[in-house]
Amino acid sequence: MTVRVRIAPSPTGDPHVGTAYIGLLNYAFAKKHGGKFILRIEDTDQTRCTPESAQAIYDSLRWLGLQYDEGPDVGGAYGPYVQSDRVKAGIYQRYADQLVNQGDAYYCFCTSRELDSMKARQRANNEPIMYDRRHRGIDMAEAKTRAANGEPYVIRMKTPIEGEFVYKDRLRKQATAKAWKEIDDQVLLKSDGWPTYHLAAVVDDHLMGITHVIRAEEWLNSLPKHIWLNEHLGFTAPEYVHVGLLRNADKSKISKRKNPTSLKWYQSQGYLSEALLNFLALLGHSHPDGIEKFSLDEMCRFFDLDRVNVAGPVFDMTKLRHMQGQYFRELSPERMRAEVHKSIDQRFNDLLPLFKERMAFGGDFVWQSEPFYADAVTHHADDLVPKGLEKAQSKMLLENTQAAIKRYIAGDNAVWDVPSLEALIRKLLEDRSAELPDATPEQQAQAKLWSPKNLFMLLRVAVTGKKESPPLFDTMVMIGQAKVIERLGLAQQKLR
RNA sequence: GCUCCCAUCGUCUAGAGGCCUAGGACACCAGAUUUUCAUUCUGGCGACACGAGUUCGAAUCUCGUUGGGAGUACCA
Repeated sequence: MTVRVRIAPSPTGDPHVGTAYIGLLNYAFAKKHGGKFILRIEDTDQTRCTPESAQAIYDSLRWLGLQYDEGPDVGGAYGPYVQSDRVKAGIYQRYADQLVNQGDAYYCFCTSRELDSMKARQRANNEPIMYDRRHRGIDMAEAKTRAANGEPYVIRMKTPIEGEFVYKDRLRKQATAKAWKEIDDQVLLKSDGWPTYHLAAVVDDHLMGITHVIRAEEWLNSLPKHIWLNEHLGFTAPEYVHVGLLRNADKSKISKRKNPTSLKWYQSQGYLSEALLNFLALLGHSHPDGIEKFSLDEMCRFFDLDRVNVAGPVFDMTKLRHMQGQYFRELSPERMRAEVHKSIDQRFNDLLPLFKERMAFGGDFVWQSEPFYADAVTHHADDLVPKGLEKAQSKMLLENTQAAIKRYIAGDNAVWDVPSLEALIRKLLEDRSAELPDATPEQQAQAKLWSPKNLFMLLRVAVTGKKESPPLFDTMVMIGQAKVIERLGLAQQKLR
């Protein structure tokens, strides 16, 4: 039997580091056994999937060197490899109908409102939250008539009500056992006629000759449904293997709030794909001789699925960084040169538009952009005190602004771009300069300090060390939040 | 709430009943090299979650407790 494994990401958002992780495991397993590694795009959620995102997956996998033998943009004998194309071919509908005709699935006419109130009631009673199977016994002829009359419906699987589901995962000591009655009558075909993940994945894995499904443990709970589907569709089920989920430092499932998860991000930051891959390879798996640095090819030779850990490893950026350094310093002079060049170019391209209007010579860029490259800036105390202000007043303005920026960054969904920053600063000005009806003369005087004229110049000098610069907010964005905060602090020290 | 999964240094891991006073890597600390920094080298700190049981012997097997995670969608 030829090993055939797949990864089946959904093209929503940026390509995910978890996809790379599971991809690596599958790739290594396939290569180790002389099998095939396949990419399938699961875009059955019409509301969330985009073609750009699918393209980004192809690009990222190629960047990593996880080249698939079969897939949407490389073809293969089991295509199409994009589920939306397979929907159009009527593949899933056919199998859903088969189950209905066998009496293993049924039409359900519940509205989302109905389902919501069902859930609310169950939650209130501390009952398991699941579909109450109210349409399970629906008369087939009646159901078909209603459907034919245009009433929206879904197709649900008729899971057993008695007995137990038992499955032994090769990575787990004990078999998984679960009472069938706790397993939901899962929707297989949505009211838009498209399949859910469960139907689509099982059907495609069968049709594509997949022998082993190596996936993250978030799928473990739906395993009974998948095995059941295989059985009732008359398929020989692939072997399912569930590996641990990548985690944040707090052990929760890795998320972009707490970790960079976008493969595009790693690429743009200059991470070497070899380093990222090697780092990923060390999570949940290890070289039998304890070697920690190895190439993808080497990994494919020693990889052993039975040695994979099931506990979810914490994704530790610090160790990745170390690995990156190891690989980077070993780069050939040509490649190192190229990598450095890439970084310089990137920064340069971002910066150039800001200076476009204020240059007469190419050389102007060199001195004007200096604060954007420098680690720190030197402030002249005189420049930090706008005309008509006292030193202490300058300092107060800086302190308040720095605090406001810090608060903003600490909040959720803080975006560091020009509109947000401008909104933040303008709001600050507005709030502070607002005339209070019962303000004392001192308070009113304080409020007057908060003018754009005063604050903008002050910030410009604090952030760049110079009195002239590109537009303030563009400047702050490009210099970056960490340095902006640091320089605001340095300026305050200068005013002591 | 309900169901399932998991449990060795802060983190990634080695460890399949005696080779374990638990090994390696990252991080951290100290020292050496380096004009400085980085690199490199040396040393140090540091864990079998807890409690029973099985056994001559348990990190390794069993049970319980605790802790953590995931799932609970007409998302994947």
